[in-house]
Amino acid sequence: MSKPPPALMDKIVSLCKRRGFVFPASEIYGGQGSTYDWGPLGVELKRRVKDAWWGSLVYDRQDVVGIDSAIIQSPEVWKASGHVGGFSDPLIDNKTSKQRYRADHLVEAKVEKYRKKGKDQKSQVLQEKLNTAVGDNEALRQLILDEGIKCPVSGTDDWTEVRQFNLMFQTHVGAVQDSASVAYLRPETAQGIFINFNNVVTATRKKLPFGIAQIGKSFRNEITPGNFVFRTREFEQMEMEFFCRPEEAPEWYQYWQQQRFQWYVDLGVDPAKLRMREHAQDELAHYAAGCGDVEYLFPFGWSELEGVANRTDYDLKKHSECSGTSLSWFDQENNQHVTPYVIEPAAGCDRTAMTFLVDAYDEEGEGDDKRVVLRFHPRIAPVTVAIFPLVKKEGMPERAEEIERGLRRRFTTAIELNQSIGRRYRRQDEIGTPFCVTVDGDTLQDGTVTLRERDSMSQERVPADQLAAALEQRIEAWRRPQPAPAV
RNA sequence: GCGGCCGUAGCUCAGUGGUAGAGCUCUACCUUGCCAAGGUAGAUGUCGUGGGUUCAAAUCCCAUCGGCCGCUCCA
Repeated sequence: MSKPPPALMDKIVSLCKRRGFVFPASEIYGGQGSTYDWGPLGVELKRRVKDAWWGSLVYDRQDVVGIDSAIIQSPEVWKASGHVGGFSDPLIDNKTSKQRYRADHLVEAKVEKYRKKGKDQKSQVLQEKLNTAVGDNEALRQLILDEGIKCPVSGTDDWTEVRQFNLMFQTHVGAVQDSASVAYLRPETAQGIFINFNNVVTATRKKLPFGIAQIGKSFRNEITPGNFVFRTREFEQMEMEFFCRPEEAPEWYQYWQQQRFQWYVDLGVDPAKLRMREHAQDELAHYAAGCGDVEYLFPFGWSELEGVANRTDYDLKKHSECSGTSLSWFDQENNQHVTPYVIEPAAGCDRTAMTFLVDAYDEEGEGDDKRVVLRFHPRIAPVTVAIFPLVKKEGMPERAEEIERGLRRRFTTAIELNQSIGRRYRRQDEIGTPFCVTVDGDTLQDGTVTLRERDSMSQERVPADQLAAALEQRIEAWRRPQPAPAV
């Protein structure tokens, strides 16, 4: 009789809109698919994600510095990096099953099939054919037909043409839209770091190993965006390129995987829903010698939050070749130039914020008693402390405002004067505010207030003039509630 | 692009041809004394859009726009 309860993601999407975390973009014009605007609470959440990342990678250490490079660089940058030629997918559709495939993946699957059957020579020949066909749509399609590759779903070879789909957004720079003015929106922030390698070394006198961090927007014309803000065409990246001696790269690779995994755990994400997944050799991008993903178990399955890759010296060497400027580091001890290897932890800011939302979401009780609570880490919560007068009289509102003013320099605060105290507590629970302070009759007498904690709903009397210290102490001591929320 | 689902109030949705609704939310006032309290009054809609059928369309027909999910890919 009753409908199935809305799925977790639906509830979160609805809460996000209702309370101002995330709005569908261009809504009054009918919307823009898979595009979202971050609202007043969402922007605070994202800001805290970025602050936590920057704090951990830049402020908490002496071997990483930051930069903020341009979104629109010379098109030469993307030719050198391989994005103009390689950052595109050859797609082919099966007309019978209406399924779409990566044309090269179909051929690769065949190569693999030959190899598993022990037909190594056939496998090798086909691999070579594939290598020459890459970038040539006609040849790729012919290869599929020649090999008799059929659609796994329909079992037919009724294929469409192969079409190339470049994932970079193009734009035009300058007044005249001719081919000379073509430019690209960056598909990753990393290249802005590589091309500034010499500048940073000279300016900071950094010695290997050291890293350069950057947070900023990137753009990819994804064929399949979706899952709320998980995959969007415009997104914010948090990337760090860590430069080291080639022989030290494996060690740093392990180190950064461990560091980055722990970052999520330290910010309260359920360790049972986090894992590291090492890429198989055939999954690796053209520039990578190894890559491990931090994955989170979303309602729609395990998905990547962050990739930690060993990019080797690929990028610095390519830019050295293509620009004619040597991007290398002079090792004075051994009196030689070294092209460093690069370990890159690359995280998605929006999907990390979404992880915190999903992971923090909890419901307690049933029906009218139901409590929806976002159990954010206090350092992540958009509002740290809310201040209420117990009732709207006897000078309590004024006293509450006074206390709020005293706290707002050190914490993100909110003040609510209307509605019953219980309702105000629940509203703050729903946006994940970890602490609420209530001014009552006793406050006016003895100067103490009620400090209420979100997770346990427990209350304590605290002198109002010691609130800041009490809050700091509780933020520091915060631990993910046990047992872990089960939704 | 293909397939599935879907567009009615800020949110969640009901409404199968006869005056656009409910719950929550929101606003004002009263009440209030620590966990979604009660009362009174009130606000909110081009029923996605355009056309057609009809005395009459949110509802039937046609077209169109948009959204979500799935298919390739990744941060």
